[in-house]
Amino acid sequence: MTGQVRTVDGRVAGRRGQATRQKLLDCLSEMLSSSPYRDVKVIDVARKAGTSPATFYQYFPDVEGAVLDIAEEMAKEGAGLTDLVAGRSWVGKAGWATSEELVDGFLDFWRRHDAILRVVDLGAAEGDKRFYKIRMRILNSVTNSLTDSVKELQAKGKVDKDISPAAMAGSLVAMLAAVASHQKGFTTWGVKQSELRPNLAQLVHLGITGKKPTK
Amino acid sequence: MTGQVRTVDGRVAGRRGQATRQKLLDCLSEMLSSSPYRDVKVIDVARKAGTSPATFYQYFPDVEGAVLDIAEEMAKEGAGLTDLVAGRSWVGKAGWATSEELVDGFLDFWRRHDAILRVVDLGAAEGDKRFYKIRMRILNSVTNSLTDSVKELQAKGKVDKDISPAAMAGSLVAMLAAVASHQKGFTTWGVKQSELRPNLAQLVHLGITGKKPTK
DNA sequence: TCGGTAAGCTGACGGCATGACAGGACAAGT
DNA sequence: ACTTGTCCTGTCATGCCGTCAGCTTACCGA
Repeated sequence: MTGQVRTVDGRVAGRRGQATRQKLLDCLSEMLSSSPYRDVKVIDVARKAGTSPATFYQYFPDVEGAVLDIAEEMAKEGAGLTDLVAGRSWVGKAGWATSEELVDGFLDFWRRHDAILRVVDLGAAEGDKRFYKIRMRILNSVTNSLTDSVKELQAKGKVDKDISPAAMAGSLVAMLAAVASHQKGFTTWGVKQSELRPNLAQLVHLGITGKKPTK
Repeated sequence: MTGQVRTVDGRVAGRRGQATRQKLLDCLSEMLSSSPYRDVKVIDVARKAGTSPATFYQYFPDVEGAVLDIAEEMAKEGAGLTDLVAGRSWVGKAGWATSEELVDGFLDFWRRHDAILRVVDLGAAEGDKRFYKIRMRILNSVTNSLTDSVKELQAKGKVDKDISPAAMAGSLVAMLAAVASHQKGFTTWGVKQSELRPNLAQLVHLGITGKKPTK
């Protein structure tokens, strides 16, 4: 489906080339976790990967370009987040379980891709369409499923008609993403991880079903 | 209370100095709105302000330092957000009004300070304590008020005991902040501003009181 | 009016990152 | 060993960073 990996000047990358390319991406990922995005320099990434800046520019137009590649990779994994919602029940105890698992899965995914998601978020907020699309692809995998859930409940008359499924789902997902990216902030503020999760689940359940969960 | 404005090398800034300093801040603000944070260069800010890079370094240690000053200024205004919650009722129609006004006020504040808040958010997410404190100061003005509201309702037995007021308030505020910073995203995704607001208000009301609002 | 003093600004400079290129090193097949 | 195409790096021009010495400007007391 996706064409082979190519260098900036159009050559196809062979086995060795792909290895160094990947190494550069790995080192970049690591740098993003340890230093501010604004201060990540090509030369540092190259040094860390045991190669030269010129090599970096053979595979990526610039730092941003490389970040996009990492993000793209992550987005593929993110597609699996749909499973946290699709085909699940929102009724009774099962509904509460769905809520909890959604929150857990989401927080976990965000924690694992912490650094790169920060940059994607920034790029999207700054209006960069490439970052925005990636962010959307990840969030949509959940948002769409949630939107469907709300519509379904509405059809059954279990949820008020004046709720906009898309807006509700979008808001909840945005909340999850926001809380996830400031998890450390919550803890240093005195809110424990263990009380955060059930509260988020409660909010999700309230938002989707309009009712308090039965635990 | 706060000492006079000082240059990096310790001189006190006079009338003229403060003017150029402010001009630099204004230009920086403008640049942040129009170009990616990563690409904002001292030389561009200086050029835009009709002065030289050296002048910039007289007033700020670096771009980040200047951004912090802008953020500090904004945080002062943000303190006023408390009024959106403090002393308001969460009962009946008044409760719904409180929800709506909170959402409106929040979204408006965020829209006005769009660019700078993006950077503050990034800095905070990256673990920079200075940015984190500023972000906290703004959000806390609302979060604390909301936390109190929840506690009060709990005391009256109107809200379940197993809710953590702080976690709930924090999550809701995080949601508001997240939705606010991706407002454009929602609209391009097909969710209208007009349906977003009431849905957010609904979620806030649900989260705080545990009940659907009476409109 | 006239220095004197401190504030305010800038030209210039070494240092470093960027991004492009050409040429050398290397692996694989003949 | 030779050829071929991939892969890496030394080098270079360019431009931004961050600092300093030194010049200009404003203010103030005598």
